[in-house]
Amino acid sequence: MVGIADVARHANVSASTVSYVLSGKRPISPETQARVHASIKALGYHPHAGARALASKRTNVIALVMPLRSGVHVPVLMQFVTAVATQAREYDHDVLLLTQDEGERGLRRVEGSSLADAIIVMDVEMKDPRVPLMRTLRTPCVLIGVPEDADGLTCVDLDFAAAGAACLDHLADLGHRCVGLVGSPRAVYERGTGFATRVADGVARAAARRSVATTTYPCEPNRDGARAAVRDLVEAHPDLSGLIVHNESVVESVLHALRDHGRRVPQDVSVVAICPDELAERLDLSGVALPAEEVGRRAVDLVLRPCGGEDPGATLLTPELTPRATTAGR
Amino acid sequence: MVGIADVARHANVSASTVSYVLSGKRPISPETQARVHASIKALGYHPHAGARALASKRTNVIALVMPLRSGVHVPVLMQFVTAVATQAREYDHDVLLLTQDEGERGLRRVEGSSLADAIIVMDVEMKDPRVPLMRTLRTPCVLIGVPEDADGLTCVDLDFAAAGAACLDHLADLGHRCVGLVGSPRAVYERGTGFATRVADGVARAAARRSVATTTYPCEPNRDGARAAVRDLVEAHPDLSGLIVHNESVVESVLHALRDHGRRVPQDVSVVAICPDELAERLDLSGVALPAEEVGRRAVDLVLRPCGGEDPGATLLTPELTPRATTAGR
DNA sequence: ATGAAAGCGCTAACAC
DNA sequence: GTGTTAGCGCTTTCAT
Repeated sequence: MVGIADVARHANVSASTVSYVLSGKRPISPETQARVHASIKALGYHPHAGARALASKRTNVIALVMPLRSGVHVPVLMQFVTAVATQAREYDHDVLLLTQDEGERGLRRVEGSSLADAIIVMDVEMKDPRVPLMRTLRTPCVLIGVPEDADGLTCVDLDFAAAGAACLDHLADLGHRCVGLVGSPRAVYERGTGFATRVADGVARAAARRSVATTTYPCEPNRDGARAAVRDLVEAHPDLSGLIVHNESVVESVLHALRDHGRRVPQDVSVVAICPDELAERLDLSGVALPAEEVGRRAVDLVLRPCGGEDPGATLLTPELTPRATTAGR
Repeated sequence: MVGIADVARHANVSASTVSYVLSGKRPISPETQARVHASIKALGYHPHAGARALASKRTNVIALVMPLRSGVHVPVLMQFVTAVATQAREYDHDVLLLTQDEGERGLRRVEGSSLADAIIVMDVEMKDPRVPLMRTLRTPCVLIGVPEDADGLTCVDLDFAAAGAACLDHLADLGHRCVGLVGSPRAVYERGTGFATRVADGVARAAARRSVATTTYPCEPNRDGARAAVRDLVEAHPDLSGLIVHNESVVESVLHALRDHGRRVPQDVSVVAICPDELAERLDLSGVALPAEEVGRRAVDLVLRPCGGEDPGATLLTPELTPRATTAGR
């Protein structure tokens, strides 16, 4: 194995100089730098990660806690993961993947064994049992998702309330006065999953502001759920002309169900969705995308950036609504 | 920070004894063991991963190289990843996630910096540029997928040839004599992706054995591709009564296209697919599943198990065909 | 601008 | 069955 001493000898400098060339923590003459770099390349030197971690108390690793059986759409999850992994490399860090099933033990292990310099926890729920622990960790933490009490914690997520409001505003701008929200399964609301209730709140508040009538309809993630939702909403509200769908599993079925009820989209009913890009594009759907890449990148930035004592609190990304073929004025 | 010396003092033993209690590498009296374990718990001791790696030359980490823009269905990819992460914990290992875009540099980095004890590379193609490098690595490697020349490499995958054969045999058993294979996009064959050509070979060989006529039809991953495939196959082979679909993006469209051509499934045409479980179940499709969990678990076992000098070569998992609603006798 | 040397916290000989 | 001790390969004072 080629070590720092070998490089030092080869470049005719001391080991510390090699180290400083690598870390940039003190000025080194250009000539020396060049020689050291040449030797590093010539010998194919890579610093030993363990030794470095031991001496410097930094691992150059970010731990990422991934949900196992997620309520989140799997491709979106994957986008988070790859965005985090990719962005981590920009900071010369690697990603250690933990699974949610280790729960708080996993977090303790990371901190206790000095496995990582920072932790990113995905899919944090409103009353997440890991939140109290995260608050006490010395290791910097950022949460993807916003718990009920986010005090003292750094969080990133799409601003779901604003996303709901954006959808409603879009429909209101188009002249719709009676709008339905096809939401997540009832269990998701009861579990207190943040994004579901926040979207509903955002829609409700915007509706009040714009004097639009709204109904929220929890919807099971299958065709029958979608059919029931459309049937009940259409029957109960004959003047319903707008639909916000926040449930990626049923958007397609909702569109079919509307047609089955003789409602053309967008002539009779406009539909906006809050769902992954790919889905919206495939169905040519107006809607707000889940900016998974952006969230992942921001999470890494937040957790690694030497933020100057500032408590960044919750970073809520502004939703972007893209109008496509499923919305029209009336 | 609580270190091994603190535990030793607390338990009235030497540091090495604590170390040996943890590693089990030498016999320790039950009383001492108990005392040490008690102290560990009392002090909340976790060994420092870097220090351990430095002293022992083992990191307790597996590197997993994940494809970014994979030809593989994303949920399946995710199943691999979680299976690997979960199984790794069984061996008290963690998973370091690398992305394919680092290519060979990533592998060199893992080895050079002693980041991991073993490497698992997903989605290896027939002529994968990383294969030669992997062959020279000192770090144990296992590939998910089987390259053209797998000599000296440990691989795991579904036995795609056998999967193709199983599909054909199933149809032959049901009395079908003329069968079409709706395959991957032409580009996938040309790129030399292993599973695509292996399925085609497996089907062809089984067909020869069973005296069944077959045609392979490369198919673009969209509705039009599926329509073209069905149209051409049905027109060219009026007596076609079985279809093998190995292209998860089009299974659904193929079923629709068959109905559009007046062919009922399974009364007129039987359909078997090689695709992810969830899809097959959702469509109540007869077919062979991609055993992602099993493959991930096996990969970890292979790479971590102290295999006694034996070169395990390629581990090809036996396909399991589940008959469902889309196949019938004629 | 550079070197020398003292650890970082642990493991694994080598002792007994 | 247990203790002593010499590193593992690097970073970072402290010198100059």
